[in-house]
Amino acid sequence: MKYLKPWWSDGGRLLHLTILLSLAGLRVDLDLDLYLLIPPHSLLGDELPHSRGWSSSAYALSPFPAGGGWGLAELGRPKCLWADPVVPSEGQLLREVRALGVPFIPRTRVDAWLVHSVAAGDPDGAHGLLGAAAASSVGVVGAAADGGSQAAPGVGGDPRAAQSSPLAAGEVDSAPTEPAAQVPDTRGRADEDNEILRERHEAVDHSSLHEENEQRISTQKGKSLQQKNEDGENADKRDLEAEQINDSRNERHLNGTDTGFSLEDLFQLLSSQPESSLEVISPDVPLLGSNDDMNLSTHNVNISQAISQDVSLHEAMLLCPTNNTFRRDPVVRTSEPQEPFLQLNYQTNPEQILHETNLTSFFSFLDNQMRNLTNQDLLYQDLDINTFDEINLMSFATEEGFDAIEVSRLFEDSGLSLHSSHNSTSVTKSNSSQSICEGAIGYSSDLESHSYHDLEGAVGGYYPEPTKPCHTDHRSNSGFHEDLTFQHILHNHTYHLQQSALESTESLSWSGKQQKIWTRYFNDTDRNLSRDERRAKALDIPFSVDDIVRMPVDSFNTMLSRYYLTDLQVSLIRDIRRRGKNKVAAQNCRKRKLDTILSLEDDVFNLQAKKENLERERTQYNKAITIMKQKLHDLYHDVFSRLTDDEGRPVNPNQYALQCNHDGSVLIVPKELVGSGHKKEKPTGKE
DNA sequence: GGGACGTGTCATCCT
DNA sequence: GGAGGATGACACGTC
Repeated sequence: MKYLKPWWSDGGRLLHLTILLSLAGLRVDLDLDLYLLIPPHSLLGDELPHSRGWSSSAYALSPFPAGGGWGLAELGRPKCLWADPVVPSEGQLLREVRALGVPFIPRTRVDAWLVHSVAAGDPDGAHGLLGAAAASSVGVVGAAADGGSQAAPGVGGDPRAAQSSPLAAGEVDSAPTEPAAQVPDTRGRADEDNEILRERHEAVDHSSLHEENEQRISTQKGKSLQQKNEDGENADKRDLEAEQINDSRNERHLNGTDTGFSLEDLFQLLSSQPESSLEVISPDVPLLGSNDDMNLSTHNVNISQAISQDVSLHEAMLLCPTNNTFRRDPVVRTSEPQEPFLQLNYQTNPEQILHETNLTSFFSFLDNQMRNLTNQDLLYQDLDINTFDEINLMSFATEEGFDAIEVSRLFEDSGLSLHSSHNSTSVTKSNSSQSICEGAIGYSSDLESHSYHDLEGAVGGYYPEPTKPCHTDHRSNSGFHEDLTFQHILHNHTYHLQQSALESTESLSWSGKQQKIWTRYFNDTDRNLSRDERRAKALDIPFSVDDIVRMPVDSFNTMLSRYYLTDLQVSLIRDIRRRGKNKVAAQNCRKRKLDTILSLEDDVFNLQAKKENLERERTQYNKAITIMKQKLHDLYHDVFSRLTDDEGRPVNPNQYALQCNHDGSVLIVPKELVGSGHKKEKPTGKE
């Protein structure tokens, strides 16, 4: 016996994107490995695994009334049952659940379910997975129940499928209006669907169909902005194209080579969505924020029929970085991710949506939705604010007549190519609208993170698994690099290239004109953040940069060990710490250098002053010496004027000199003897 | 436009 | 051996 673990709690971004698509009337089925199989601690479920959000205080195992299987029941809301995969007949189970008025969650449609649950604004956010079932049936898919003529055939949203696809129109889509007891077996229907598709696959030459499809795609993309109101012929073409898309996708799906919904498919879907596909959102039904307790019986819609497109989980994951940070503390973990979505405030008039028919309008609509989010929403949800900025940019470009090429160049220069320049697929950019679409699809979540992911640790578009603890070498994980899916999106680069490229892209991205563009069109909040802060935000690092840098090394290591962090997160954290430390060191170094320079300048000043003093003293001494010499000269003449020789004649001072002996006696000697006497021996003088 | 200055970052050496 | 400090060098932004 196994428990099913929804992936959604870690896939907020994906969920959010799915919500957006759903808001626009697109049905996205994330029909891939959405679950982790968690072994139970006990058969009866008294100890449900709650490390991932399943709290034993909130859920318990409960046998289905008819026996044969177990479900996960939400405590306090016992009618919300979670299907056990070992139930032999899901259809039987479904009927039982329907009979009880219990919302049933088809296992393979959980994300769509989640989308509708969240979109319906289940006030019980933490239990939105199970609790919002009824509301979800109405919130987005409820157009059928409203009796809309367009939505009725294709509850999931695409009436083309209802018309052209026997799968969608004839079998699946008929269920929502059926009584609960007549709801068909979803799994069995899926098998039937696959069988039908396989037959169709065999009947159609898919190679030629693909070529034709691609041609139509390019053509369709070029005309997507003008095809608001097509005549019936064009509508038929779109129907055919949509069918071809479904065929091609189903072909890949059946061949096992398809991981889901490709970017091309999604783009084609977006560009070829007729008005009716967007009109499935009933203006009378609040999409978000509604607390109405929708009754499943009155809005009985099979969730599986809300699905008209499949999206590869991996591809979807590439759309945005995931929140991969898990605390080991389950209490903290369980209540984190849901709340922001419940704060999603739908304020846009649904009428606006109804008339949005092209990609430009679609993204404008998404933009409007995003603007309704609070910063707190954006902070906690995985879809980064910069993602919205990117959407905003394109919205501005289209709504305010801004040059889309200029905008595109801005992003390209900043390392944020709106088109999937790293994408190695054969998608060609036939016009700007495709660039917009690809940008919206293939973008990274952050201006910074794009280049960072692209150029730094996220080589190959590595978006680590949420459950993977990261205590291994964070630079040696190359498994993801070999994933074709990831190589499909991003390229590999070395770390040094990453840094340099990051520097260059940063410098390029905010120079001159681009800065003006940013300040004109964007909230400058993120711009005020440091690069590391933006990086940390992009990777949802649960610590502040200040903490990372200033924390003592022991606390730092303890922190890293206490949290489940991805390799990329650990790498970024260490880089942030290293750069932060080095930044402080550089500041200190410069401060010391400045202090040293100032100190040396003081020394120079002091030495100069001392030199001036010495020179002044020297001058004074020289003056004193001169005075002394003058006095000595005067004394000389005075003495000689009083001296006479033996004949009484005055002694000529030019011929004689006074010589002082060591004993104090003074002699008068001829000058010629003074010199030689000094040289040879001291002369004997007379007084 | 060019220079001075401040700042962040990296590489390298050293503790 | 790793963490971190110190520092030269470089790039870039700002004035």
